[in-house]
Order: sequence, then structure tokens, then C-alpha cells
Amino acid sequence: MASLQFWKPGTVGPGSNLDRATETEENVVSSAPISSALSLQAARERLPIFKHRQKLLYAVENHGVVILVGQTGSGKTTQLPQFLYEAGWAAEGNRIACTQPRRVAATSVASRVAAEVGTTLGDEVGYTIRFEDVSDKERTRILYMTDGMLFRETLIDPLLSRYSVIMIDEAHERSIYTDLLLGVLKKIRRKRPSLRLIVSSATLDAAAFLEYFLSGNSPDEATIVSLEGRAYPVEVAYLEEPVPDYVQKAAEVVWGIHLQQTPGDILVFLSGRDEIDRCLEILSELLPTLPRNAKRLQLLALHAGLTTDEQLRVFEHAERGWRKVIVATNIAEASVTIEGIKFVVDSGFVKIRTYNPTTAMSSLVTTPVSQASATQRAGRAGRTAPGVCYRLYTEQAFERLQPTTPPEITRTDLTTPILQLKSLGIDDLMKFEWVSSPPAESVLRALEGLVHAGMIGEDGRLTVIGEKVAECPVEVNIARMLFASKDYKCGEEILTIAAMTTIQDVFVIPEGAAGALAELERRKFTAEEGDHLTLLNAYNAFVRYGRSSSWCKAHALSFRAMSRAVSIRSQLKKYMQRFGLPLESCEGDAKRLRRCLVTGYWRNVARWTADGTYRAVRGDTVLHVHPHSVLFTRKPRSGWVIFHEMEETKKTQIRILTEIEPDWLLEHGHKFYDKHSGASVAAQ
DNA sequence: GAGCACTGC
Repeated sequence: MASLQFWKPGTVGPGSNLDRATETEENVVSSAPISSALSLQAARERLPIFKHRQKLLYAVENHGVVILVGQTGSGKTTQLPQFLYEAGWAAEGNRIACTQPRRVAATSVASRVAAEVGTTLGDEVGYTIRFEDVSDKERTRILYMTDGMLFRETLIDPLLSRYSVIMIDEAHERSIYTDLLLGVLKKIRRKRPSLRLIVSSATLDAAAFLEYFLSGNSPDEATIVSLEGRAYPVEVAYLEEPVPDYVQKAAEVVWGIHLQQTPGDILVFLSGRDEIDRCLEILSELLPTLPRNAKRLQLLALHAGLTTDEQLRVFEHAERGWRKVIVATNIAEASVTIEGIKFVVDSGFVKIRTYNPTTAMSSLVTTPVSQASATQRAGRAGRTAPGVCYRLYTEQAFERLQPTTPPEITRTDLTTPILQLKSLGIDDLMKFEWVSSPPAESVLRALEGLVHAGMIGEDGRLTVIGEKVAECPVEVNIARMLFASKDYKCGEEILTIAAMTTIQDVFVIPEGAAGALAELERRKFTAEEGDHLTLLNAYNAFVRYGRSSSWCKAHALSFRAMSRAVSIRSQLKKYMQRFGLPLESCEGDAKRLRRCLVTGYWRNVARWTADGTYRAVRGDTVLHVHPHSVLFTRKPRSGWVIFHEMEETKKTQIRILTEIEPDWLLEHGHKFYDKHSGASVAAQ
């Protein structure tokens, strides 16, 4: 059984100043009810950031870029935009923007600040996220938004002329849009020096951001301002010896903490759903051995695959005499904040998606976390009181971890980002000042793909269709399909399919017996042609039965995902109308519809083989059908399929398949060879 | 016969 004497202690985090300000957390979804603007104002002024007010305003006044180093709880996100507002930065029709990598953060912070300012949300203080614009064109002075939204705005207003100050929050997370925005903003600053930037970041990355903005500029272009945080100290304990099975060890450690009877909830970081289930299973087998007088242990899972209701359960307070243990994926590292966590158990692993430009394949692999990640995880134990973090690896192993996680831009398909940069008039990508350069191979492959798809001409400039597709918030191949629907007279259906393929986890298949029932429900939508038409059926049924959540529940569909599909569809519909693409129905002519699908997916073709797997026509890779596919159990009659995406996990899998006829590929002028017979099966 | 880390437009 777990015994904690093997641990070697150490400490991270700030000093133990327990005389703290009243809790007024930012970025917390479940915040306390708002009593009155007056008491909020009092709470506001107790925040540590108030001591730095003059220093901050001076820095913004005198430098183009301020790198702001401050921990969660310093109040930067809620207070700094207000300081700037009060200091007159939003005068004369100017706006102050603050970007967030996530939608919930943008909305929850905006509503908090609106309350502090004493205004209705959407008036002086507002937010803009995809599908929701709660702001006023004339009156909004402080605007919270997702970084993706602000990047999109640069496509319409390349100098972002409405804004006087732009604060890029959580920049250390290095989302792809954060990186693209920083690159574009550096360029904008040269053309419009009156624009001020604030880049908010964790300590580790501040120097890199400073160096980035100073490069090629005068020394007073950028400066660093540090704020003290308000987190509590977290004691860190390492294993003395590595363990072979960290899932087993995680369960043992949780059990050990629990038996010690020190109060406080436990948060465990594992890499995925499988591990979470296994860990919870081990713990539930131990439950009967719990001494009669001991506290009870409430076991909870937290990962993105759960329904909203299931996710919300982790926020409920444990009943008297119970302790919560939440076994989570990386979702609990930054996206979801749970109050009252006193113990963190960190496996030191995370699943990371990386893109290989050479094979055009992405892979999802369990990888050791970075030191920055491990520090962030540990910090989850010290939000409301001092805490302890148990790392399931040795201190030497921690020292060997890479300092930060590689930014998303270095491990993703750049097709869409590059199309958008081109649309911004950035034609020479080699001269673009990336915060972190993506691999040259990625840039080249993306350009090559864009030329193939007809988005970029031989001169390297955007084509007419390329200009339009750059505006569309979908992947390039999907956009191509939308445009081709005009020729195949199936705009209505392709629009639905485009929306459905961009959402994830449409079908909710629970564990155990309920899962088998859900599988049967799912089959009711099955189209024999494949998954694209099955998704179309599910969408049409959802709309026909009144878009109801109870209907979704009864048919194993995610109401959240389906509602999102409705929003995406109506957004894409506006683009189609703008581009003069007709919304005709194929009137049940599935063949026409499938031929249209080929216009988008002609690079994703696979051929069935006798052992039930497929071979990629490009690259000859062995491909496994994802178990959620309606073609998982069935051979396609023609033996040929197109697929939406492929991903390497333990095996290389393809998701969302549709059967096609090989000669339809002829229309795309691409040549494929049958590797076994050597015969050209489709040639121009 | 078997599986999907997390975001965002």
C-alpha cells in the first residue's frame, strides 16, 4: 500500500504570505454571486495589482509593448483594462481589447468586469466570441474576445484601427492564434506606433517575448513589468525511484493521502480516458477496505468526452464526511479550475498532437510534460490554501524535462494559417517574424497543398477563390467542397456535412450496457454509403424533431455538439450566400453528393484489403477504420473510400469514411497506382 | 472487433 515516506520534499511557488486579499478570482467559471458594485470596488482595491497601477500606466505610456508577468490571481485580466480605461485610453472612440485563448474565459471575465464597472454586459464592457457578439459598436470601450476572433478581425481591418491598446492574455499558452496575432501585431506596430500592446505571460516565457519585440526595434520598444501573484505555496514531493506503472501508483498515492485524513480534495493528472477509468477502477476496488471511521471517498472523472452534466459534478462540494478525488486529463491544467484542491498527483504525462508535414499525418502520443506544465499542475493545489503536489517521477526526471511545451504553431498543419497570412498581404513567409518559426517543411507542404488546391497561383499570390476561402472559417478541403457544390447541385447537403464534420463527439457512447444501447441508437442513422451521409441523417433528424435535448439523449447524440453544428451551419450558410453559391438539394441523389465529397477529399483516398484494413493511396500506409465508423464492420462494395481525417495513435486510424467509385477520382486529374498489380487505376 | 489530449474561427 502507498506509504508517503518515500517522498523527497521540495517547494515551489511564492513565499508563505497567508495574509491575503479577499478571494476575487479571475478566470473562474463558478464565481460567487455578485452582491453590489460597491463591495466589488472594495474587493478590487485590495488586489495586489493596485500597488502597481502607476507603474503599469507609465510603462504603457512610454513603451510600445509591455510584457506583463503575473500569476493567476494577480488581477491582471480584470483590472488592467479598467486602469487603462480610467486613464483615458478608450477616449475618442478608441477601444481596449483583451484576448483569451478560450471562450469561457472571455465571457466570464467580461461579465465580472461589467459588474465592477457597474454597466450592463454588452454596453461599455462586452465580449466577442464565435457565434456570440455581446458588444456595442459605438459604446463598448473594453472588449474581451478570443484570440481567434481578433486574428480574424485583422483580415477585415489590417491595422486594427479601432483599438488603442491590445492585451494578449495567457500568451505563454502559445495557442496558434496567439502566435499569429503576435506576429501580425509586431508588424502593425511599425505602421501604427500609437497602438500599445500588453503581452501577459508566465515568468518562464517573458524573456523570449521581450527579445522577440526588441529584435529589429529600438531598446525602448518593449519592457517587462512583474506583478506578484496571490497563489499559496505548494510543497512538491518527488518519487525516489521511478515506477513502472504510474496509473497504479497514482491510485496508491491517492489512497495514502486519504488514509492520512488531512482534509482537502485531490486532483490527479493522467493522460487520457483509458488511464482515468483504470485508476478509478483500482480505487473503487480499494473502497471496501476503508476503515469504518474514515472519511468516505468520492471518485470523479474529468475529461472532455463527458457530457456537460458529468463535467459539472466535479464542481459540487463534497458532502460532509466525504473527500473528492478528481482524476482528470490536461483539461484541469488550464481550462477548468476546481476550487478547494489541496493535493495534486501529477503523472508527468500528457497526450500531445503533433503534425508530420512529410506524411501529412498527425499523431496523438503520450509524452512527458514540460517543466512549465508540471509547475502549472502543481499550482492547482494552492489556489485557496497551501497545498502539496506529488510528482510520480524523480527530481532528476523533472530536471530533464523540456522547459516549455513546443508552441502549437510548430506542430500543426499550416494550410489554413498560411492562407490567412497570404490574405493579410504577407506574401513572403520567410520574412514574416514568427515568435517561433514553424518547421520549414510544414510551410513548404502547406504552400504546395494550397497551390494544388487552386488557392495560390504559380506567382505565389492568392487566386480569386483563395481570397474567398481565406475568409471562410473551415478547412481548405471543406471549403473546396462548398464551392464545388454549385456544380453538383447539392449545396444544402454539403453545407450540413461541412458543419457536422467540424464538430467532435457527435455520438455519446457511454461505458457498459448503456453503451450497447447507444450503439443501437446510432445505427438508426446509418447510411450504407458511409459516415458523411450518416452525419447528414443525424443532423436532419435533429432538426426534424425540434432540436430537443431530450430527443438527443434518447438517440445517443450530444445536444451540445448538435447545437454547435446548427450554429456552424448557419454561419457557413452566410458565406455561401455571400459567394453566390446556391443552396440546392440533391433530392436524395447520394451519388451526386458523394462525387462532390471527392472534390474536397481527393487526397484522402484509401483502398480496402482482405484483412479488413485499408491502404492509403498516397503513401501506402496501413489504415484502420475507427470503431465509430459505420464502415467499421462492413466492406465497402467498391472497395474504395474517401476519409475526413487520419491520425496515428497506437495504430493509424481513419475517421469519417464514405464509399466512392475509383473512376470519380479521374475528374481530379490525379494518378494513382495499384501497388500490387502495378496498374494505373485512375489516370488522366 | 475496438477507442478520442485540449482549444479556436
